[in-house]
Amino acid sequence: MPELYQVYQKLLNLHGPQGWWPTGGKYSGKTNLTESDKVEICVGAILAQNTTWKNVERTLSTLQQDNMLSLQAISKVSGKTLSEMILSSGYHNQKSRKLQLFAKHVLAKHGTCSKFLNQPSEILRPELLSLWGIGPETADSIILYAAQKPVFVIDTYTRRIVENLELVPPETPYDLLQQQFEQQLPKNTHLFKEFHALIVKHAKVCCKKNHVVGKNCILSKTFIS
DNA sequence: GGCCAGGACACCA
DNA sequence: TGGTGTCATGGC
Repeated sequence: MPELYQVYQKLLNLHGPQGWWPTGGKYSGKTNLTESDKVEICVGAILAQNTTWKNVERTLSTLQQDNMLSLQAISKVSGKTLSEMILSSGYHNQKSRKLQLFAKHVLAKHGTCSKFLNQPSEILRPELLSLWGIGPETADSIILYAAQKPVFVIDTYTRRIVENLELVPPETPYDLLQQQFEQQLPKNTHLFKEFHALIVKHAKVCCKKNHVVGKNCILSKTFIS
């Protein structure tokens, strides 16, 4: 996929810098994240599973107001209470359990989110994947945006766009797709963050489910030619 | 009222 | 091991 960098540049020209982690550009350009920032990104990554970001923002705001955005608070509160607090993100019963398992694991094994995330991604990724409720996309979102290490996040939109462009065969496995991105692009955390954000931004505008390119989609096969 | 959203896991043949 | 079902609220 030698065209991937071209795709990145075209999307950047089209939409401009996105400045994710996406809570209103809060972390835009910010590289020295606090412990609290990192917890918020991890919680957001879990809450965002199969859910619109608007719903996640609402939930994060609720958790923030109630001083619940810490590993200690999440691990101490009852599952039922936490579940009610994250209702608007959907799948609240499952996500409540996921958040508590994550918080308890990090506290017990590492003490802080920062220490946990400070591990090399070769150790961090399998450790994240070993936790119930954290799959490849959630793990990689946490590694890229909270740990700020260069792994490429493959989400529904990323897959949809590269399939639209016919850069990969349909149903290419996650790890292979990720490998393609990481081999074709400079291994740069900022670039990976921006490219992923730009893909989401662009796909929301013009790409429908089932890989149908919307009529106004610039990101078609002719896009990179 | 149906479709879809920045997934992940359980279950079954 | 691959296909299917389940989890669930909220916007359009």
